[in-house]
Amino acid sequence: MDFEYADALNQAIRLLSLRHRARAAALLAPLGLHPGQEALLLELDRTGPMIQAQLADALGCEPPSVTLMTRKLESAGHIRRAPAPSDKRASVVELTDTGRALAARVKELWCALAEETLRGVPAATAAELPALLRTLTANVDTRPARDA
Amino acid sequence: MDFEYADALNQAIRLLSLRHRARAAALLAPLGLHPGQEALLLELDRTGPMIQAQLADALGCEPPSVTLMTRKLESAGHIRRAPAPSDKRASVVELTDTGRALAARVKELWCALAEETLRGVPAATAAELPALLRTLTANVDTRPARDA
DNA sequence: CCGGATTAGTTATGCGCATAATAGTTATCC
DNA sequence: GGATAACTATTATGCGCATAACTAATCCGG
Repeated sequence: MDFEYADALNQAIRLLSLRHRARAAALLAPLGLHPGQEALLLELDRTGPMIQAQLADALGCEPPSVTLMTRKLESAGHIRRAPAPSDKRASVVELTDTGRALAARVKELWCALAEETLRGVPAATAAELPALLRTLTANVDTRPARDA
Repeated sequence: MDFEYADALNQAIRLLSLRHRARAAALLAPLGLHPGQEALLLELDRTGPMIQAQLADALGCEPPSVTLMTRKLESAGHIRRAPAPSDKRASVVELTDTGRALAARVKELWCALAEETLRGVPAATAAELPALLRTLTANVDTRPARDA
């Protein structure tokens, strides 16, 4: 494959990551959130209480990252952690009331961010974009696939 | 805008970032490089010696990040830093011979990564992908635009 | 039932990114 | 030309991510 094209693609992915994250950071800052934390809140809002290991899987990051993020979100009062009744190793994480309220606000920002991101992109292209990106992601994903 | 779609898009971008970077990390590790550093080497290989401020602009990151990355790459012997003759504030960064050799190997990996990323994607879609991603990036870019 | 393998979570450490604050240099404008 | 503004680079700090090493609990085969 042509290096010019390969570099254009890889660099485009890298820069999109940086800028999209930076924009998300700017939008989330007024809520006192850092990018990455919103994903945790949204996942809890979507799925309900869950184990940290499930969270790590859903967020696509490793357990140590979840440990630190949950600790900070707990300190901020947005989530609550309780020992799992049936497994003394695990701890179930769930949203607090303020966490749920925060998730609602994140949802609005998320819609605004998506609109902003897609400015000038044809509707047909936009409609296929999430699936296309997921294809690319699956192509470079070395994790054990999860079925859901 | 529909939250379902917005979340699908934002999450797809976030996950592509994570996985693409992780895959890049796995490919670069044998070379002793961490993801992000390859961009610096490739930029120097493409453009030649340049000032750190120019590097920060080209890489799309902030000067403090460049300071740390150049320090590590210099310790590894891949780049060289020298005071700029005409400006006592600036320091010019350039590739060493081993750095140039490393950049050549990164180019090969970069081609392989792009091929891997595009597996199963129609050629027509792939051809338009970099431009599409750059459009999305520009849409969320809050930096002062650079002309090049 | 017991001992090895798996699993959940944490700690320690390191990297790339960010922002804020600072020192030294250069440019600009009275 | 001298004060002021703008720029280059650095340090300090913090966050999200990673891997490696460790503890504690659960599971499972003999």
